[in-house]
Order: sequence, then C-alpha cells, then structure tokens
Amino acid sequence: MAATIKDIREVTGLSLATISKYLNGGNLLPENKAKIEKAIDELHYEVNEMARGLVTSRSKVIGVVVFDIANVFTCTLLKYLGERFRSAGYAAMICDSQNNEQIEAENIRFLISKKVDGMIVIPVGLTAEFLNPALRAEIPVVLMDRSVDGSGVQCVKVDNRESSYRAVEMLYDYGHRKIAMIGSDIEVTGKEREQGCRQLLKDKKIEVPPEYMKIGRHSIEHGYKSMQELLKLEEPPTAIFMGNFEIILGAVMALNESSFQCPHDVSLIGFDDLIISNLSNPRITLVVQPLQDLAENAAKLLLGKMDKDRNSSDEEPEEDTQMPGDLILPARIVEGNSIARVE
Amino acid sequence: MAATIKDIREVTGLSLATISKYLNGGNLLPENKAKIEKAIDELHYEVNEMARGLVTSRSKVIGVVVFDIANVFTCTLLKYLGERFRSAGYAAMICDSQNNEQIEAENIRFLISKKVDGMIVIPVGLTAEFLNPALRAEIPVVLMDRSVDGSGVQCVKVDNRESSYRAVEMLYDYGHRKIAMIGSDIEVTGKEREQGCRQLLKDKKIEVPPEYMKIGRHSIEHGYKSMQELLKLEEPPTAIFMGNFEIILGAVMALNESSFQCPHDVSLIGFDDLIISNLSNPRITLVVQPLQDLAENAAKLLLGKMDKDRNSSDEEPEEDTQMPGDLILPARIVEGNSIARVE
DNA sequence: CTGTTAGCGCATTCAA
DNA sequence: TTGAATGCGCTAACAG
Repeated sequence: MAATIKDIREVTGLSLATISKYLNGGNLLPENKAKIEKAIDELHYEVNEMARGLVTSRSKVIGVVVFDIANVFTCTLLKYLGERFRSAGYAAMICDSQNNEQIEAENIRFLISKKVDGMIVIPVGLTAEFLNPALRAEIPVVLMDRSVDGSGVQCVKVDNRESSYRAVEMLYDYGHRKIAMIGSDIEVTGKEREQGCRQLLKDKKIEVPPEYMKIGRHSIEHGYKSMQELLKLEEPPTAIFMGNFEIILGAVMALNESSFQCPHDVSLIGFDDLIISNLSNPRITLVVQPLQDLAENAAKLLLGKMDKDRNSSDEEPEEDTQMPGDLILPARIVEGNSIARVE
Repeated sequence: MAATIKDIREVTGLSLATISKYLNGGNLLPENKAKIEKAIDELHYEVNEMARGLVTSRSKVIGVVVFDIANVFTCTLLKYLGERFRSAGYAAMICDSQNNEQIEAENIRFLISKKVDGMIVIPVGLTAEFLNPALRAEIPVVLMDRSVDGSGVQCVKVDNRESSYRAVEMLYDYGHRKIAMIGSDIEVTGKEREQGCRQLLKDKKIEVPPEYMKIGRHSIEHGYKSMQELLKLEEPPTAIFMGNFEIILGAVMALNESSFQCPHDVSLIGFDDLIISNLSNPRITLVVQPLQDLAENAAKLLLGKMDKDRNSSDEEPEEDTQMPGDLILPARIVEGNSIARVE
C-alpha cells in the first residue's frame, strides 16, 4: 500500500500534526525537517489529495467541459488553459460533451461531485439550465466561445458578428458584389457570424439571392455540398465567406475537385483556424481568433472568481456582483492570397 | 454549503447506512427509496466523491498524460479514450506534458496523489524512470504511441517501421528511384519511421545520397526548409516520404510556394493525419493510424489490468505477469493522387 | 431490510 | 515549535 503520514510518524517519531505542518509549509526545526524529508524519500510518500480535499474542501482541480474535444480549436484552448492553471497550482479535469447536451449536463454534475474548485465550460447547449447545479453548488464558472443567454454566467469570446462583418467587408472592398456565405446555424456562434455577414450586405445595399446563403449543419459535408451547389449556379458568386473550420475543409475539397480556380474564378475568406492556410494553395485569408488571449483571459477571470469566493466566504452581501457581462476580444484577419480584386 | 447524507438523514429520518446503501444500489423498501429520492431532489444532493474515494480508495478517475495536447493526433485519441472510459464509469483526468520531460514526471506524481485508478501515458520521455512512481504505487499503466524501453510497461501503437517500409515501397512500385525522406529524430516514433524507410531502400539496393535524408526536428519549420532544400538540389528527388503531420504541413507549404507541381514534378507520401488530404490539392497519399482502434485497445487493456489488480489484490504471486509485450496494430495506406507513375 | 459503529488520511483546533 | 484530539463525508462491517 501507499505510504501515509502515519508511516512517516513511525519512522520519524514525530506527531501527525508536525508532519502535516511540514507538508503545508509550516515552520519546524531543521532537524525534524530533515528527518521528515528523509522518510518521505524512503517511503516514496505522496500526499493523498482525496483525504486532504475532504478536510479542506478544496480539490485544487478545475473542471473543463468542452463541447467536442476532437478539434483544433478546443485542443488549442485546452493547451493554453492548462498552462495557466498549472502555473496557478491547479490541474484540469477535462470532460468531453461529445456535442451532446445530455452528456454535457452529466459532465457538470460529475465535476460537482468531484468537488472541483471552478469550471470552464465551452457549451453545447443554448439553454442555461444545465449550469444550475454548478451555480447552486457555488462553484465559480466561466464560459468560453459561446455565451448562454439568461445564465448570468460570464463568457469570454470574440465578437463573431463584428468579425464576420469585417470579413465580408474585405470582400466588398476588393470589389466583389456577388457574395455568398456557407455557414452553420446550430450554435450561437454560427448565427452571429451569419448576422454579421447579412448586416454588411444590407449596409452596402447588396441584394442577396437566397441560394447564396448556404446555412446548414456545422460539418464538412455541408461545406462540401454547398460549395458544389454554389459553383453550379447559373450566376455563381465571385466571393464566398466560409463560417467555420469544418465548412472551410469541405468547401475547399469541393473547390479542388472542380474546374474553378481560387482566386481567379472565386475568392475565399474563412472564419477560424490558421492551420488551414498552411496547406491550401493559394493561402486562404482567414479571420483568426486569438486563442491564447481567450484562454488566458478566461483562466484569469475564473481564478479571480475562485479567490473572491474563498475570501468573502460567509457574510457580506456580495456587493460587487454586478453582472459584468461578457468579455469580448477582437479577432484579427490574416491575409492570404485567396481574394482577387474585381473591377 | 452542499448537502450531505446527514442532511438527508434529517429530512428522511433514516440512518446513514441506509442512505449509503441507496446510493450504492442496495435493496430497500420502496417507501424509503422514495423518501430518499425526494430528499436528494430537494436538497440538490450530489455525492462527495472525495469522501467516497477516501473510504473505497478508488477514485473512478483514469489519468491520461499526453506529450502534447494541442495536436489532432492527441485530441482524437483523447476523444475515443474518453468515450470508452465514460461508458465504463470512469472519467479522464488529462494532463499535458507540453513536450517537457520534467512536466511529464510531475504529471505522473500529481495523478498518483489524486489516487487515479489507472493511467494512459503517451510519453515524451525515452527513459523509463518517470514511470517508476506509478509502478511503485501499483497503479496500472498502459503506454500509447511510443514505447519506453526497459519500463516493462505495455504499449499500444502501430508498427511505424513496417508502415514506413510499405509507404516507401509504394513509391518504389510506382517506379521512383530518387526517393527522399523528411523526418524527425527526437522521438522513437520518428526513428522507427526512418528505419523503415532506410530498410526498404537498402532492400531495393538504392543508394541514398545523404542530402536526401532530411532528419531534423519534429516541426513545421523543418518540413518547410527541408522541402525547399530538396527542390533546390541539382538532382532533386522524384518522390518524398514525409514522416509526420507537422512535417507534411511545412513541406506542402514550401511546395505550394515553389514552381514544382505535385505529382507531376514530385510525388508525395506522408505519415499521419487524414485531415490533410482533404485540403491539399492533389490529395496526398497517407499512412493513416487506426486511432480509434488504438484508443479502444489501450482502454480495454487498462480496464482489464485495473480489474485484475483489484481482484488479485493480496496474495497470489501474480503468476500470469508474463510481460505480454507491446500491442501492435496495423496502419493502412489511404491513397490520394499525389504519386505519379515513373517509367 | 435497517441501524450502530468504526475508520479511510489528513488538516486543524487547542494545549503544552 | 510540537502533540493529542476531533471531524471532514462516506462506506463497510456487523448486529438487530
């Protein structure tokens, strides 16, 4: 069996309290300190965090619930989140919701039972309900990427609407007037991006044929089929805005298989990942989210909330809970050479 | 504060043991069952897994230590691992080693202190030492992707040597004789892939100019620079084997920027990810690892070990610990159209 | 089927 | 500075 502090007591002859004090950085005689260190080394003692957590009611673990773990966006966020948490002395417990709201709700409850000290959630669900158990348990929560209306929980994200607006504006500024979009509508994110696109077109008084707005599932297939359909139109668009990573993937596949050339026949701009532009030829101009910034801000926010929670613990009517609203970071456009100038 | 079983006792008038029995699926009077369920619902009770774990000395958590969380390979494995563990009633605690052996060692010790019931490790390190604490703590461990010599710990992986051999053989069979490789040498995986390549060339009695073997860091930059250098040679290769995802990325970037066309001027075959072939034009022929199989086998193996550990607990000299050796799965080649036939 | 009791490993009082 | 005692929330005997 693993060694416990009792074993250390046997070896050193000191009391449990003294050993505990050592483990928690208290002051003791150098002599005793050395004895304990020697014993720890010999016994390969490791603190039992379950027992410690039971006493302190703090686990030093932060739960991270992601809507889907198997994509670059999520992984990159996880990387940065993990780094921040680690340097603050916390570990991350990552739960994949597999794009399933029920699993998401279970994940939340699971993490509560694990007594995590805080949670980051990149939600599947649009409804706020699934967060209630965490709020009731008084576990600080910070959302990322997708805000949840009516949850009253702060979210760190980019301004999808504004960024999409600027992306389409870039197409416009290059002279394009026949502008199409391939996007998704299941998540808030997708809706916001569509809104941004429509807004620009409206502001510029461009009439959009309904067959130019390909809003469907968030999937490679949707991107693939939509691109095929757009290129088959009698009057195909000269420029296309692609709403997310998977759609870009599918759309570029379809384009590659067609006789159309980018940017000669059709110009492209996409929302999301940078890795894509390394592979495609020509490089696609992209709206890139500041993933590291997003993660660091979310981590900072959460750690801050956790601190406050611990200090204000009992009384005090929480005067400063003034519902701060979402934290919105700017996305930047990274230019490739996928947009042709049109006269 | 969160509700405990004592609160349930207050409400129901039943004893702690009865409530505990309910929580663990024991039989009790329907009447009492209903009472408890009502109380749980009202109080929003959630089991405190720390307390439970302290008693049972099982956490229902499996630790997963990955060399780098921010890549598709890792994420995909995490996804499949997570699904398997979840359906077996376990959660995954994921630790990123950030490609750093020291962090890796800390992760192992951290998970031990969290009393995880088992571990999956995709190691950074080549040396076995970092696994010792886990072995001493008698925590079942299964490695993935990269075996660690002398650790005595089983590893689930593909046969990199054999797969690379077949990849290069495909180039050979298409008639190529001027074959180059861009690969990495920091990890076992990279070394094995290089060996497979060299072996085929040797078997076919092909002399390899040293400038054809670009072995360097596992990075996009290395792929990029190496491709540039290869194309600048007086006698450039007609076919190139690319050893991993990052290298493919860089190499394809460089190729796209050059005047060379694939497969007309240079044929390509790569080791790793499938996503790449969706984007590049033409589609690159790839050696694809059976990620789902790898994950499922590793999960099964680990869960099996955990079961055995719990049952054989005390005595029995573990007769069947016969060092089963690594579990090696076949990779498959997914053909694109990046290889030209040469006469 | 239910209740009583003890103890998991540790931190934390309070005395000494 | 150190030690003895108490309890965190729960499960696991055992007795009823």
